[in-house]
Amino acid sequence: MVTLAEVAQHAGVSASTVSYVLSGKRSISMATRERVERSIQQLGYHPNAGARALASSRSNIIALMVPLRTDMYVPVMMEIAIAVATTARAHGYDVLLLTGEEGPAAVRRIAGSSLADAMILMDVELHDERLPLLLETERAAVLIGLPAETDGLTCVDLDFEATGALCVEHLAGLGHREIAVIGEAAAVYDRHTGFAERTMDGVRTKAQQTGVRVLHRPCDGGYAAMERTLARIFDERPGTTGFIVQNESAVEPLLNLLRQQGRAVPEDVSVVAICPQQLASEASVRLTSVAIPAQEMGRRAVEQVVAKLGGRGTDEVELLAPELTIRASSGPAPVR
Amino acid sequence: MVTLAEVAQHAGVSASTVSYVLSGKRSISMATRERVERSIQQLGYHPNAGARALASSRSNIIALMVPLRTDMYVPVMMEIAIAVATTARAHGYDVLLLTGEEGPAAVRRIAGSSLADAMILMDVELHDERLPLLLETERAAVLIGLPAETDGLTCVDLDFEATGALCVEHLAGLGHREIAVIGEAAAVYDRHTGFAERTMDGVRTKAQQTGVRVLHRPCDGGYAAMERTLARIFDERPGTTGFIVQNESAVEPLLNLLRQQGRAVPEDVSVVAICPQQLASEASVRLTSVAIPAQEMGRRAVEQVVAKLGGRGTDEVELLAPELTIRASSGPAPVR
DNA sequence: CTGAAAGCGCTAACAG
DNA sequence: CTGTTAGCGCTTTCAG
Repeated sequence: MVTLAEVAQHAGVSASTVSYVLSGKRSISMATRERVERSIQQLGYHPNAGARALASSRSNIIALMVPLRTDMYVPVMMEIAIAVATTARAHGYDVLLLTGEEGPAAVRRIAGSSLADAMILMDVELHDERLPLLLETERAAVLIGLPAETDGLTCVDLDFEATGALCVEHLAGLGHREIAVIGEAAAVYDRHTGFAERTMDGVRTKAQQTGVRVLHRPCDGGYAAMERTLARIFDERPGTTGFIVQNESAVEPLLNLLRQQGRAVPEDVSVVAICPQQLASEASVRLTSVAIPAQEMGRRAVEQVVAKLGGRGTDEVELLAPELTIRASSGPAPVR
Repeated sequence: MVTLAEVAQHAGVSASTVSYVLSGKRSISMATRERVERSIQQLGYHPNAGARALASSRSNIIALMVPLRTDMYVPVMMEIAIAVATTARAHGYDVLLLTGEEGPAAVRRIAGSSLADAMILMDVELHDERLPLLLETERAAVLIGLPAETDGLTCVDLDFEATGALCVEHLAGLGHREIAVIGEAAAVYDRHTGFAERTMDGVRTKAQQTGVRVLHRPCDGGYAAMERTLARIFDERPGTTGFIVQNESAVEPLLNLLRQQGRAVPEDVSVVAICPQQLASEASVRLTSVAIPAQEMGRRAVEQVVAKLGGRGTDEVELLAPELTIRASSGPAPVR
């Protein structure tokens, strides 16, 4: 292990000079800087993370709490996590991966031990147990998702309310008058995850404005569940011509079943999905969709966190505007 | 920030005593132990991670390098990552999330800075650039995946060779004489990711033994790619009755296209998948499959790493035995 | 069974 | 522009 002292000696300067060359926190003459840098290279020096953290009380680590559950669409989580990790690196931070398993205790542990300078929480529930602790700790934090009460919190999320409205608007504009929303698994609603409910708020409001009738059905993944759900929908509302799907693992089952039942997409029924762009364009019917901007969310969360750590804090809710891309799954409502 | 010194004072003992209460590295009288523990509770003390790392030269952090690419099946990666994180916590370690982005440099950085005590590498290529560095650093490390040269390395992986053989054996046993393997995207093979090639080794060997003809075609995800691939296969080998699919995003397209072409599964063609259990059981046809034991792989990797850190090192290759589960997608070859 | 004290490697005043 | 020095909070000998 090469130490800073050894570098200093090798370069014929004091330890502090080496430190300042590294941090750039005071001006160094061209000559010594170069000498020091050469020594660093030659000796293969890397500053010791623990020592640095102790002395500066900054670990340059951001903790990321990902949900443990598997009933959410995993690729989105992963995409966010990767975006967080790469963006963090670009700002000189490493990312500590925490699973929801430890629950609120993790917040205490990380904050208490100064292991991380800041935290990013994913999969935030409306009344999340971790939030009170987070507010106590005084550590920089950003939520990906939106809880019921956002006072003193910084949040980043897709504007799901606008998303729901946008989907209804699109279908209504095409003349659809009866719409069914196929939602996440019931457990997601029970847990009061914000985004699912917010989407429905937007859907209902816009439906009222446009005079569209809406039916909302949670749905588990897989074919069996989808089959039951679909049967119920057409039972209760035979005139349904528009679908909004907010459940990645229901997309393909839905399309398959509609096909089996002889309902052509988009001639007989239109489908609008709320899902990652890739899924929408690779489905068996290229789906009109509102994309979930996973990368953007991860990136913005880190940028917010970094801003806070730099003192340029903003306790704000940042909602990303939804964008609807029209593909092959939506068209004019059939004339009856 | 409560410090150990404050706890010591509060409990009326020396700092070292508190430290030893925490580490259990020497015997403490019942009385003082309780007093100290009470003080820790009351003051809400958490040991400072940086100080601890500095003094003990152990960070209690395991670095996990996940691939940046998105052409691999993401849920498996995520499942491994989560298993790693939870298993690590159970052993008192936290997990640092590194993306492939930094490449080999990350190995140097982490090892050099003593940020992590050990590393787990995922998505190892046959001739991985990170391996030479890893061998130099003398840090504990475990690979998830199998490179060409495993000397001095500890690896955990599914036995893909046995997996390939097992799939062929199953189909051959059902009387299939012409088999097609639908593989990962061509890029995966170009990169010489070990598992894909090893699967084919097993497939070819067993095919030879059982007198089965094999055709291997890489395939990108999505319907368009699958359609081309399938057309080519039936062009070249019209008698193909068995499929082995090792590409999660090709599974559903394959099933759909076979259906469209009027080929019944499993009456006309049998399909065996190599994929996560969940995907197999939720597909539009319940798939006979060899499961990818993601959790088990993550768990074993951590256990190996922890063993190494504890001095009970084992430079070994641990291959998990494949298990084939028969579901509804495979059956006797049709009589011609 | 418990204390005292010497660092671990680095940062950041404080001096010049 | 550079050096000296006092810690950061903890672990771990060395004494007792």
